[in-house]
Amino acid sequence: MNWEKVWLNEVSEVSAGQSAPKDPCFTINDGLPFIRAGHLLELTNGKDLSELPTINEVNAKACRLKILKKGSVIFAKSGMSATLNRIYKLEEDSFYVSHLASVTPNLNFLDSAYCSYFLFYFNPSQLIKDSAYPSIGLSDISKIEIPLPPLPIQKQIAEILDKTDVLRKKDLALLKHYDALAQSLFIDMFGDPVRNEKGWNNEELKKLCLKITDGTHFSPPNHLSGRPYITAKHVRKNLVDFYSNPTFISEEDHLGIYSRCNPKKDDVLYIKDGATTGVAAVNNYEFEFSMLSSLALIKPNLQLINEQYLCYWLNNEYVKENYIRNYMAGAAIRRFTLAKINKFKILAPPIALQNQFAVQIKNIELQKEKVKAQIKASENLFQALLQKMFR
DNA sequence: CCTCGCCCCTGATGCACTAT
DNA sequence: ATAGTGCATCAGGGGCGAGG
Repeated sequence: MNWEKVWLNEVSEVSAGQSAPKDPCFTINDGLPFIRAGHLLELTNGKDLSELPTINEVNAKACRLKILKKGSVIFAKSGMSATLNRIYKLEEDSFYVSHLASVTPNLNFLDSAYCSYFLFYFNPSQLIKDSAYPSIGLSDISKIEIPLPPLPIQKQIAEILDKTDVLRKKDLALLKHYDALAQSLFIDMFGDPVRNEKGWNNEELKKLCLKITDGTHFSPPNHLSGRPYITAKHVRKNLVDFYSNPTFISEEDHLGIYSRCNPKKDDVLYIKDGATTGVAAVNNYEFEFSMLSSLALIKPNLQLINEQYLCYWLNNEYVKENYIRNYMAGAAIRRFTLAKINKFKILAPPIALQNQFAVQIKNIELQKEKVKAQIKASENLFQALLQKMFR
């Protein structure tokens, strides 16, 4: 279908946010949401606008913040990869700041859902100027050519795309639900880890493990291929994710490192250095790899402790608050030492019960994999539809 | 007054040195 | 040789001021 194309600024108001002072006097549940570029990622990942900080009109005026009407579409105007090509349609009036561009459709000509889907298809980040400071000019945004079918047809197109998008959003919510389920399963089976009302044995981690050590302290040079090299950035809560940002070292370096620190499948990796300290994940990879010293390697004694149980224990917020935080060195620098990890106190329920927990966790993981596959499928469908509608 | 371009800061990461 | 620690580096979001 070849609809007439118009410039975006003929059917909408194109604008950008003001810069905001450092501390724009936020208020809780009073006033309108306040959106920064950094929030885009969260919003497009399913976070609700109502979960954002708010600011009331008086403070907003003092900060000279711009207000944006419901139905406007926002995206990042400068910055790098993460927030670019994140298109978000506002469901209520909000304040927003610099580094965000906004498109407020004139509803007599342009449907706002249609507009937001078109911008997603168009991908404004292609307008980035080739410079050391990637940014998009308002004039370039204004001159984006948007196909303009009659309003009823715009609405129809948006509705079709909505339907696939709703599926994707539901699946995203389902993923979150499974994570919550796993957490509550832990509490259900083992009780409150702090009160320990079931009276489990309280043991030092050292006594429950075969080996506790860390990765290499002599950072080897990176290579384009070779042996996988896993560092803190690969470890997320309950997940080791090597492939999203793979790094490699030479076979020779690997052998030197591996002779001391030999991670195997089902060992627990634990971040012990830096801002993300205190995140644990079970190693799911069959392949052999080397680690950096920002990670601890914990090999559980399977007669005494199950690796999934250990991982959920280490990641549990109450546990962190009440047990692990006591072991942290100074408040400023987040870091555990091996000596302290060895001395962590950990409740050790009967191993049979722990194993039962692990089986349930694996079932939940299996469900999550299915949902992830569904998400992938609906994303593909969504992309295909986008191409079909706008090409 | 609004935009654009230019740094500036902060948090994340991990290198490299020191201590045992 | 292994473990502990300080801090360099880097990415990228955010603030600011010159210029239109």
